[in-house]
Amino acid sequence: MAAKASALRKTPARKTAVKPAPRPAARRLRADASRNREKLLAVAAAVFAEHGVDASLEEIARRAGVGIGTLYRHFPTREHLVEILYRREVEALAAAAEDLARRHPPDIALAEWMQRFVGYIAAKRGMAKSLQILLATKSKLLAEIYGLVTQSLRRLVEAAIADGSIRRDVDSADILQALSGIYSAPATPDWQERSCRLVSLLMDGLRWGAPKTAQGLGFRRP
Amino acid sequence: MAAKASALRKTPARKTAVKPAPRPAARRLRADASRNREKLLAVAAAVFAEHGVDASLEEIARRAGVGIGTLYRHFPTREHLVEILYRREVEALAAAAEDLARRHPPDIALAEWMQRFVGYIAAKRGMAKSLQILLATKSKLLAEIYGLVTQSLRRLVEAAIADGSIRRDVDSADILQALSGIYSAPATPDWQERSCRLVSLLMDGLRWGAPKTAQGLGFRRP
DNA sequence: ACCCTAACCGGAGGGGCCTCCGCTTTAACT
DNA sequence: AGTTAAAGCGGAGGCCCCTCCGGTTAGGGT
Repeated sequence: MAAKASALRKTPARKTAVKPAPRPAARRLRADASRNREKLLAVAAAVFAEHGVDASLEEIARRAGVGIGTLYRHFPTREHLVEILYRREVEALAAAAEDLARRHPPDIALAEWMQRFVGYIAAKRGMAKSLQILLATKSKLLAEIYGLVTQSLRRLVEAAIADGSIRRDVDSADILQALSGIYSAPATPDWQERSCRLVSLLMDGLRWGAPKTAQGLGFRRP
Repeated sequence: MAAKASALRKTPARKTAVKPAPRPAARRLRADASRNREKLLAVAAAVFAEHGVDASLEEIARRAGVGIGTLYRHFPTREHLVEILYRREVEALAAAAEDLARRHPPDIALAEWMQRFVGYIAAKRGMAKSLQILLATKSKLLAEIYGLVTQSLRRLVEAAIADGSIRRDVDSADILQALSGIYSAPATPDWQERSCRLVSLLMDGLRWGAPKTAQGLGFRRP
C-alpha cells in the first residue's frame, strides 16, 4: 500500500545510438543476479512461513545478505514475490506427484501425496487472509493452481485404479472434494493431525474392495 | 498492511484501587475532543475522496490541524475510520430519503433520491478495490448498509405508489435490481452520465400508466 | 471562584516501504 | 589477456505507519 506517486519517472535519455536488435528474447540473468534471486526466494519462503505474508521485506533482504534495492529489482512488489513463491510451491507439489508415482506403487504414491497436500495447506493456513486477498485479485493464478493440483491428483488416482490397488468406482473429483473438505475445515490447533488421520481413513476406504485385495483375499479364497 | 505485531500490548497494571462503578455508560466526549473528532472526519472524507482510501493518515491529521496521535486515539485503525465514514454517508443517504419525502411529491422524491444514489456510488468508484476488501471482511457492516438502503428505497416507492404517481405493478425490489445494475456496470468515464440517464428513463417507465396520469390524460380524455 | 484529575493533546521515535543513483562486476568481444 | 558497457548492486533518503508518554485542559465538585 501507500504506493502513491511513482509518477514522473525520469527517462534516461540515451545519448548513444540505440543498439539495433541484439536482443535474443530475454538475456540470461547474470551469474550474481541469479544467485541473489535464488537466495532471496529461499529466504522469503522461510520468512513468510515464519511471520506471514506481511513480513518485512527489509528483513528478507537483510537475511539474504543483499541490499533492499536488489530485492525490489527482482520483485517489484510484494505481490510479485508472493506470487512467484506460491506458484513454485504448487509446482513442487505437482512435481512430487510425478516423482512419487515413479518410485512407489500407485496406492502408496497417492497416499503419500495426499499427506503432502495436507502439509502444504497447513503451511498456508497462517497467512490465510492475505492470501485470500491475493488470490481474489489474481483469479488467473488461482485457476493455474487449481489446474495443476487437479491434474496431479487425477494422474495418481488413475494410476492406482489401473493398477487395481484402489477401488474403481471413484474418480479424482470425488477425492478432490474430500480434500477440499479438509482445506475448508476450521483452523483448530489440532487441525493438521486430524487432517492426516482423515487422509489415512480415506485411503483405507479407497483400498477396500479394490480388485487386488478382492481377488487376492476376498473372492478367491473361499 | 504491515500491520505486524501489536502483540504483547502491555497492560497498564493499575496501581490505585479501581474505581467501583462511576461509569455512566460512555461519558460524553470532552468539548475539544469531539471538536477534533468531527474535524478529522470531515477532513478524512475529503482526503479519501481525493486520494482513495490509501491516503496518508498523517496528511489527514495535518490538514485537520491535530497531531497524529489524536487521530489514532479516535480511530485506532484505518479501517475504523473508513468504516465510520462509510456508515455516516449511508445514513445521510437514508436521511435524505426521509427529507425528500417530506418536501416533495412522492415521484419527485423517488427520482431525486435515485439520482443521489448514483452520485453516492460514483464517489465510491475510485476506491472500489480497497472498499471491497473492507466489506468482504466486515459482512455485518455490509448487511447494515444494505438494510438501510433497501428500507429507504422501499418507503419512497410505497409512498409514490400510494399516491398514484407511479404505476402500482412494481415494487421496490424491482427497482433495487435496476439500480444494482447501475452499480455493477463497468467504470467507463461516462459512467455517471449514463447512469443518470438510465435513472430518468426508469422514472419515465415508472410514471407511465400510473393511475394519476392514466386517469388524468390517458383514459378520461377520449 | 477555585481545585483537581480524568481525559485529551501532540510529536518524537523506531520501524517499514519504495525509489533513486553512483559504484562494481560480469561477460561479450577483441 | 584486455577493454568496455550493460547489468547488477546496495544503501541513503524521503515518506508513512503506529505507539508511547509527558505536558495540557476541560469541566464536575466544593
